[in-house]
Amino acid sequence: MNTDKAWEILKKEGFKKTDKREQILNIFSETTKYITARDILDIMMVEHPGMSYDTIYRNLSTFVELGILDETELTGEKNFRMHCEVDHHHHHFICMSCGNIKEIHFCPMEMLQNAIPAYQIESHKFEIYGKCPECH
Amino acid sequence: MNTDKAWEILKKEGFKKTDKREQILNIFSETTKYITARDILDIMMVEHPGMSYDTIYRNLSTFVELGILDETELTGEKNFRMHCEVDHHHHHFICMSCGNIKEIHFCPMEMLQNAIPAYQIESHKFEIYGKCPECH
DNA sequence: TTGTAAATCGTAATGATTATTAATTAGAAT
DNA sequence: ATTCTAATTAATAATCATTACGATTTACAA
Repeated sequence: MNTDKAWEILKKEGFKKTDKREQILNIFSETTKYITARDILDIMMVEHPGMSYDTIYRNLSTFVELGILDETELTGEKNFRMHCEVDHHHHHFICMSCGNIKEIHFCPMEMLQNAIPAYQIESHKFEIYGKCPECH
Repeated sequence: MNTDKAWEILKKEGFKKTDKREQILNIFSETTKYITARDILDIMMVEHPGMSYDTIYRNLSTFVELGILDETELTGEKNFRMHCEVDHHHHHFICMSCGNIKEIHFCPMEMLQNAIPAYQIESHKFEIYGKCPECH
């Protein structure tokens, strides 16, 4: 996976190309897992000991707003994952041991299109948690 | 809604009947919303100014473990809701304005029973977010 | 090359949650 | 009813993720 789509979005929205952003995006492009802000920090600290918390969190939230990253809450922490390369809506099985994910190409909202017309639906979450074949 | 079922569970598991637990359960029995630990604190502080954070959090987590409360993360905070009176599995539409919920009597897992046999499923989450008829 | 808004650094603040220890209390046993 | 004991609570303080802020640096357009 590469980061072209992400840069395309960033450029279009007027964000600058910086080392830190590049590294963060590279980390995401090299994994299929959901990872935490802390994970990013740990990895980046190796090359940039003077890394600022602010830089990580600010960029992660920018990326989420722009649809570059997916965000979810697992065990009390926010977890992120590359999303912008995705070209079709889907959900995830998330392994609680290793963090790996499996895409689930089924969306329950299809079944509920007209089930609650009086309610204004803004978003939804469908996630399955457990252990992947390698972990159990 | 009453709290009998909750006390039944607590007693069976050897937990004692205390004022604080009773008040917490009463608060939940009187609302259908998901509320935060902070909400509970604010309400209880009126009658018990010397209320301890610990008491709230410890009891909430006990209640969740025993299946008395439902827990979910909304806007970065844990939210809780009475669950033990529920006699059938279901999901929720949650109003992001007023916090009220609507039960959704449809579970996507039924469709996925045998979809990913190699994966050990431990739990799942399906929630719909938006605005209820009163709020939009 | 230079000007300027954007981004980052370094650090501190915040806010929710968890931990600690001493005092209190519910419920069982006497 | 009284005593005993383990569970529970109070009153902090600590922790952890996240956010905020002033000072400095940097990307990039003119």
